[in-house]
Amino acid sequence: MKMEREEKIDFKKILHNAKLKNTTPRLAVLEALSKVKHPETTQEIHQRLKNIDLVTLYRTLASFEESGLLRKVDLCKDAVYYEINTNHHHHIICTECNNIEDFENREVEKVLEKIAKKSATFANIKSHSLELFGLCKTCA
Amino acid sequence: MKMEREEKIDFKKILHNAKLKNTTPRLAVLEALSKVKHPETTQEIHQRLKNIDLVTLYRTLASFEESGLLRKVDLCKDAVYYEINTNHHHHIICTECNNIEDFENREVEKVLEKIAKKSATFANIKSHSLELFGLCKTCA
DNA sequence: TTTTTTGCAAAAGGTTTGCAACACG
DNA sequence: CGTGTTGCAAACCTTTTGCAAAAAA
Repeated sequence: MKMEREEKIDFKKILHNAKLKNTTPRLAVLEALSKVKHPETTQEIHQRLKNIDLVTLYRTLASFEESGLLRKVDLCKDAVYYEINTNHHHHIICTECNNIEDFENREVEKVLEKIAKKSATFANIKSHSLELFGLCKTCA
Repeated sequence: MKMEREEKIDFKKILHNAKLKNTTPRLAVLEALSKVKHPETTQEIHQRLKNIDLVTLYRTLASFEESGLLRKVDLCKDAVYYEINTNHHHHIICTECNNIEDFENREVEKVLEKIAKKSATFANIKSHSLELFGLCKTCA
C-alpha cells in the first residue's frame, strides 16, 4: 500500500545544486513559483511577495533563468512570463480569462523534429515555442 | 509565355478596404512592411522611416493589427515584432544572427487541431504561436 | 574575511496620453 | 466642413545600473 506523502521539496538543495547562494529572497521566489501551476509575470510575483524588492526580484528571476531553474514563456501578452522548468510542455491559454491548461504531445514534437531536419538554412534547432489561444468552456 | 510582371500593389486600396484613412504615414508603413520579408520591431521600423513620428508609428501599427493588416509575432526577444498578415506560417529563428526562415506545414497544423479537440477545458482554439529557435548554417 | 547579494535611488528605455493643428473624404 | 489623424510634450511603467550596507560561505 502506497503512503500518500506530503510533497516536501528541499529548496536549499535546489539552489545549492544550481550554484546559487542560499538567500531569503531566492528561497521565497523559488517556493512561490513551485506552488503555482501557471506562468506568472515579474509584476504578479512581486504582488504576492511584497517584502522582496522589485529590483532583487528582477535579478533573482534572471539568475534563475540562466541557471535553468526557470523558463520564460511567451503568452503574447506584452509581458514576460516565468514558470518552473520541469517537464517539457506547452500551454493553451484562454484569451478571455487567462486560464491556462498544460499539454504534452509526443506527436507534435516528432513533427517539429522533422521540420527542423528539412530546413535548408538551419543546422540545428535547440528549442521551440508553442502556445494555443482560444476560449475555455467557461468563457465560450 | 508568361510575362514577368512588376509587383505593383495598390496600397491605397488596401487601406481603403481596411476602412482606414489614406494618410502619408500609413502608406509609408504599409509599403515598408510589404517590402520586407522578416518580422520587425517598432523601433526597427522607426529607424528606417525616420520622418514618421514614433508616436504615430505606434498608433499606426496598433490600428493595422486591429484591422488585420498586420500580425504580431513573438520571437522571445522582449520586443513585439510585426509582419504583414498574409498566408499562415511560422518561423525558424537563428538565436545568433536573427536570420529568419519561414515555413508552412500542413501536418503540424493537423496535429494542433487534434490537440485542441482533445482538451477537456477548452471550447475552441482560435490561434496559435509556433516558432523554432536554433543556429543557422552560417552561425553553427 | 572575502565575495555575493540586497535594497534604495536614480537613470534609462519603451509605450501611452493629452491636446492643438492639420488633412482626409 | 466635420471627423479622424498627426506630431509634439509630457506622463507613465517597466527594467537596468550604481553603490553602500548586509549577508553568505
